[in-house]
Amino acid sequence: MSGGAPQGYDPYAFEPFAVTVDLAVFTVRGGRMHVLLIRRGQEPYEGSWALPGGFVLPRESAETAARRELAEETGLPEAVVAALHLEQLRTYSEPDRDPRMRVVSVAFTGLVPDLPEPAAGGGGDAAHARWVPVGEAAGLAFDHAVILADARERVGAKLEYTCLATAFCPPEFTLGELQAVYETVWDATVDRPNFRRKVLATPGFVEAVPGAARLTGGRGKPAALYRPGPATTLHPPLLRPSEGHPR
Amino acid sequence: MSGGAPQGYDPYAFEPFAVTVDLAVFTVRGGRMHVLLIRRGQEPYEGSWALPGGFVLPRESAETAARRELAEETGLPEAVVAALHLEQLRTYSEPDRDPRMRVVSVAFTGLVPDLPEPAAGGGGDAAHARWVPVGEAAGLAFDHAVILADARERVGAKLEYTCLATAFCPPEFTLGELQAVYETVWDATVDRPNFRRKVLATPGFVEAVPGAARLTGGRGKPAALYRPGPATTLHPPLLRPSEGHPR
DNA sequence: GTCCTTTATAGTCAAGTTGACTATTAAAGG
DNA sequence: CCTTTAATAGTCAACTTGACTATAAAGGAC
Repeated sequence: MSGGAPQGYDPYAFEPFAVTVDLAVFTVRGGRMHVLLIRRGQEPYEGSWALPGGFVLPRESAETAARRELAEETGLPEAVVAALHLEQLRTYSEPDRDPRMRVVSVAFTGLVPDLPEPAAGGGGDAAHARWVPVGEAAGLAFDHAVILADARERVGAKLEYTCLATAFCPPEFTLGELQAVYETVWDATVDRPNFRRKVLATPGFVEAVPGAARLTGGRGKPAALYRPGPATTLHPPLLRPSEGHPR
Repeated sequence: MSGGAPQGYDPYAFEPFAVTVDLAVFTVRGGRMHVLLIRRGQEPYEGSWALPGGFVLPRESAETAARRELAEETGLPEAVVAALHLEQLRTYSEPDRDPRMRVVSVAFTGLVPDLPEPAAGGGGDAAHARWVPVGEAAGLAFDHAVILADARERVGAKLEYTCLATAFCPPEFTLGELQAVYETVWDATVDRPNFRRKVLATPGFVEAVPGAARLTGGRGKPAALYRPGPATTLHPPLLRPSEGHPR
């Protein structure tokens, strides 16, 4: 606890640690889940892929540092970084997770819609950033593979009982696109009519775009467009198939 | 990210922070939820109640520090501390949360069964520790009121979709006791027959103690005894009433 | 244009789950 | 013995879910 120094100890006799943030930012592209990675330009792990992140500055909270580092390191547009759905995952504090020194890292999970050309275009360090399919993210620096796995699991679980899936979609989307998010994140197939029924029956999950707005992604009947609704949680939840809950 | 220093910056030019842990340890006593607090013996907030916790030592992870601090500060028996269900809540990193210096705190949630006389008996600092009904925990030091509120909400939510409630019960318990845990944590009433049906229908949630073991808490028909089963998650979940999910 | 393919959307139906109840059983206390 | 208390058994309708079938509206190939 802050200030909760052991009684009788000098509360100022603390060990100084470096505090960093790491971000697992996901998007769904072409039916596959991607994570935003940067190529490390210095030791240790020079040349390896790593999650974006960096040191928390003296007057910043971890949340503030996370957004700043993301903007600096990946060149994502300001608007995207500001609107990004960001959430604390957990803190990684194993003593030897960084070979140089004692570093405690607060990890975050971020969700963005598929971007035209995400990690490009930005200036400076952006050139080192890339969207990588999660299945191909091997050999990550530090304990970032663990963080990535934890983040994936958390996102999958959150889709079950929150309305978070819309964070992967553009401002207006079809139910087919929303279903694709679920199927991609869960790596499972979902029955389409049942999915529609569930989503539309959950008040505030999505709301229809009023104008007879429709959009065709190519072939097939045009789909109605929806926007994220005011609801944030799903009651009752939308449980993923398999995963050991025999029904 | 550990090591993910902004490209081009000196990775060693980090700001040293103090890193602490804070623990919100709960138990259920007499139909009320209690949290373990300590009375601060020094400034700041001298004399105030606070969550137990303290600095993470150079070679410790936050989890290790949490258990050590709990044992040191509260005098809970070693066996209890070792068996305690402990889980990261989140990390609090607002720059001014500690008036003395920059302190980043990793908060944990702990669950223990009702103990004969919890915070007493231990040596040293244990005298400063006490179980306090959560409703009466006012004027906590630092941002501990926020941490406590977050922890309560998390525990309530976890009861819905995990088998965690048994962590509040002794090794063998009746379904009535288990139901009381739910009712106390949720501050809601639960229909008894429906609760039994749900718990018994969830494979691995609880298992009957084989010997015709029965126990009477006093009046009434003796209840069968159960032990925690191997399951950890509840599929489908056991949703709390109210809370805006009209059924 | 006329098929054929593709995707969206509308239903149906049985099985499973839940919420609200009503018994019945087995103890303790007077 | 009768009342109180709590555990356990069972009922029933409403709701939800999983598995399907059917229809509608577009584009593409000929």
